[in-house]
Amino acid sequence: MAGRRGEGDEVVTASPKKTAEPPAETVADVRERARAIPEAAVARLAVYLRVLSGMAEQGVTTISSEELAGAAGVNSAKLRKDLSYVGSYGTRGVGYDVEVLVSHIERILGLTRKHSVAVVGIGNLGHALANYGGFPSRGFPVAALFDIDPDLTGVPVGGIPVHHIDDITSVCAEREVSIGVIATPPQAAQAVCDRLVSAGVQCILNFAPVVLQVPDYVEVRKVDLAVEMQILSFHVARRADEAAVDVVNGVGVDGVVIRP
Amino acid sequence: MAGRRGEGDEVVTASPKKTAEPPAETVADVRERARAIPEAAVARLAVYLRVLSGMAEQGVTTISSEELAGAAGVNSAKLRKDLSYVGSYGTRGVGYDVEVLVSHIERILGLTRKHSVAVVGIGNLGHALANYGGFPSRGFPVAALFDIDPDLTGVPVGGIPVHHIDDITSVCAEREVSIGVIATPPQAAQAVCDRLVSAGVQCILNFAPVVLQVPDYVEVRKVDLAVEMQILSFHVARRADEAAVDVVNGVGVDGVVIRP
DNA sequence: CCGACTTTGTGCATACGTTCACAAGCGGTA
DNA sequence: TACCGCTTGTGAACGTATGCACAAAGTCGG
Repeated sequence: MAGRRGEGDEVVTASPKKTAEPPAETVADVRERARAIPEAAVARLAVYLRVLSGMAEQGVTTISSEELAGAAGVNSAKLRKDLSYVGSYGTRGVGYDVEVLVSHIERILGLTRKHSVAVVGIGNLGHALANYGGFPSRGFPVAALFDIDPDLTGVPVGGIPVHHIDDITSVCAEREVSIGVIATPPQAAQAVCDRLVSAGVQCILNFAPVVLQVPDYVEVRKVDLAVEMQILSFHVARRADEAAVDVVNGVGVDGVVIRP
Repeated sequence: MAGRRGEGDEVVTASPKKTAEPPAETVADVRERARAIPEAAVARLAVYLRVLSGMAEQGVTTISSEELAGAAGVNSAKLRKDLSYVGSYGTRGVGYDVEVLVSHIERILGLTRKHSVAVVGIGNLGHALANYGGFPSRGFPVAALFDIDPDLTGVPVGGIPVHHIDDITSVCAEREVSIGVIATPPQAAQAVCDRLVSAGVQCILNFAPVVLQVPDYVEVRKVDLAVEMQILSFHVARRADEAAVDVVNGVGVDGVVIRP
């Protein structure tokens, strides 16, 4: 991983010598590069993509790393490094062509394909997700909804029919679901997850406050509101402690314990 | 940051020599330790806390790092290191006392205080958040709801009255709101954020798909569904590419370009 | 056509986080 | 009391991510 300058490697690409002019991008190159992108960079790429889309809508055609970095809230060197994972599509002295960059990031993120989504658990959150317009418009059509409550099945939510969870395997297969969203109560989450996995879903977005156990080949992302709140709480407390120490430093301390 | 063994430092603690027996934890110690906890570890501590609470409810009184790590989905060395940031509250040869650990983690995360929450934007997501029971029960009472739509103000949601966003400063001050949740459309998010900040809120949880610009002293966490989906999409694509390369390796390739 | 200026792409140094491996410490047992 | 086995707590090695700083590479004006 340390050294991958474009030189002595690329051994695999043997065969005839017809394309001998520029580097010429092979599918192996793309694969190799995609493998090497750090997860943190992937998350940022998604952010850049959104910023760039906004720029494009406003008629901006070219943008420098400095500008884009500012809009995305990161340092420009990091941004350039992130973009270099995607490939070298900038023009020195000028910047990046917005459209070009958008299409290359979309390609790397796999957004050239549609990814059908299934949402399991039609409670408050499930409703919100089903009605959320941001998914379909960005290439993630919600293809199916599931719940365990028979009273809910059949009645469409946000225009999408609700199936009983027992039908998850057949419906997921039929609709080619590639991403499963778990919006159930915590008690049900692991069971739902197991069903999704056995239905062939390999990517899961989990809103339930539990740690899901899955096989290695399944990718899980979790969105945990309680954890987010507690992280914020930690920062509130840290600030308060700092303030307390500041105050106290002007007064003199010693064995003062913990917290009143 | 490298060396902070419990030995030659701790210079500040001068004054009388009354508590001269054990190390005796000073408020400065706690502050210092809290400062040193990596963000990633804080997030995991919140997860451990939830697992431990579950354990406690099931009557478990003692747990080893191995067991807890398994339940939390991390490696046990990492778990022990994370817990060591909190302090040394385990017993060698035995494990950790669940109750003790819970209370210490709660203290570090600042959960001994209530943190009032304000939710801005009463759309699908705002409704879901207002009705979500997980917040109040974990020490994060939703103290206020805000929206810009006059038709919504006054009508309670989930038992909580909705205020007009123009009243945000006074209401936040009165209710001592310490955490603001932004659940508005993206166009409104920055303006809402600015208002929250000028109302004195220093911690923000942002659900809107925009990069918020805030002063340094404000802590922002973002929950971005589109980004999460795109990260998953990336993994789908990566898998597909790997499969493609595998297939193709059995056939022989060269200058094959990008993607059909 | 050339030289000055701008901005990218990246080698290198640093900081951070993770993992390993083991000594220190504790409870149980004889 | 002395030993033994188990589990913690942590130094040290490793790997990954971040940020700096600059050469390379392009544009633009003259």
